[in-house]
Amino acid sequence: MFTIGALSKLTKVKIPTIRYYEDTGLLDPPERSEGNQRRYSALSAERLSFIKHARDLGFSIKAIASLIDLQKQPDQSCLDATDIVTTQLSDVRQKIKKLQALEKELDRIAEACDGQGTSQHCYILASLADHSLCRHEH
Amino acid sequence: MFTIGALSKLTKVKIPTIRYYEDTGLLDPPERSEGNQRRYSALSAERLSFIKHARDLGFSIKAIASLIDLQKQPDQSCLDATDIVTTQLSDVRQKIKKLQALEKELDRIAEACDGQGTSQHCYILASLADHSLCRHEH
DNA sequence: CCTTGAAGCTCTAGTTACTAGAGACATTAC
DNA sequence: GTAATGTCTCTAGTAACTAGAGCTTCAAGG
Repeated sequence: MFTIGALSKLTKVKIPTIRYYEDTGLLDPPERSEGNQRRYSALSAERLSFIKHARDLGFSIKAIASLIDLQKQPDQSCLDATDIVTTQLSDVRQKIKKLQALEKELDRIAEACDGQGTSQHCYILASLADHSLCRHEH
Repeated sequence: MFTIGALSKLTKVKIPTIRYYEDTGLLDPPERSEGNQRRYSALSAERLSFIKHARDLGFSIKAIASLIDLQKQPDQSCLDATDIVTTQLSDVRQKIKKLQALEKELDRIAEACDGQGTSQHCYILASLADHSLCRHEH
C-alpha cells in the first residue's frame, strides 16, 4: 500500500495530478485509511505508470481512457489500440512538419537582423507585419 | 473603416478572437458606430495581421505584446526583438527534437502489432504499461 | 417608411490538462 | 505529547480561444 506521496515519487506524477486523474475517472478511486487518506495498491501504481507513459508519448487523456477500456476487456481485438497509436503517430508527424517550416522561417528572420538598428527599421518587425516577406507558407 | 466581420474576412481571424484580443489588451479598442458597433481603421487591420502572422509562427500572446510595445517605441534598439525571436527559435527546435523521439517510439510500437491478437497480449498495451520496453528516452 | 434578415453586441461558461493556494485534519518521529 | 510533515477538500487560475443565449443595430428591398 502506498500513500499518495509515495505513489507520486514512484511514478513521478505530481500529487495534484494524481487526484485530478481520479476526479476525471482515469484512475479508479483507491481505498482510504481510517483518517480518510488515499492508500494505493500495486495495481493502481501500474495503472498510473501506464497513464504517465502514454502522456509522455503525447496521447490525450481521452485516448488514454480508450486504451484503458481496452485493457479492461482482455478478450477484445487490439485493432482499436493500433488505430489509436497510428492516429497519434500521424499527428506527431504533422506537428513535426509544421514546426520545421516555422524553424526555417524564424531562422531567416533572425539571421536578417543584426540587432544594431532601431526598431523603426527592424527587419524582424517588418517580417512579422508583412506576410508577403515570407519565403514559405505556414 | 471596416466592420468586425469585414476585418475578420480580411485577416482570417475569427470574430470572437478579435474581441478576445481587444479584451486582453493586444488590440486597441476601436472606434464605435452610433449604434455601438466596432469600426476598424486600416491601422487596426495592419496590427491584427501582425498578430495573426506572429501567432501562426507560434509566438505566445505575451511575446507578441512585447513586440508590439517595441513597434510603438520606434527609436529603441531592436535587440529585444532579436531576443524574442531567437528564444522562439530554440523553443521550436526543442519541440522538434522531442517529437522526433516520440515518432521513433510510436513507430516501433505500431510496427510490432499486427492487429490480429486480442488486447490481452497486445504489444501496444504492454509497451505503454512498461516503460522499460522502450528503446529510447522520452 | 417599414420590415426583415444578417450581422453585431455583451456576458457567461466551457475547453485541455493541469497547477497553486487556503485552511483544516492525519500521521509519524522523537 | 508535541512538532513536523503529509494529506484532505475546495476554489480559482493558467493559455488561447470557442460556443451559446438573448438582445440590438444595420442595410437592402418593397
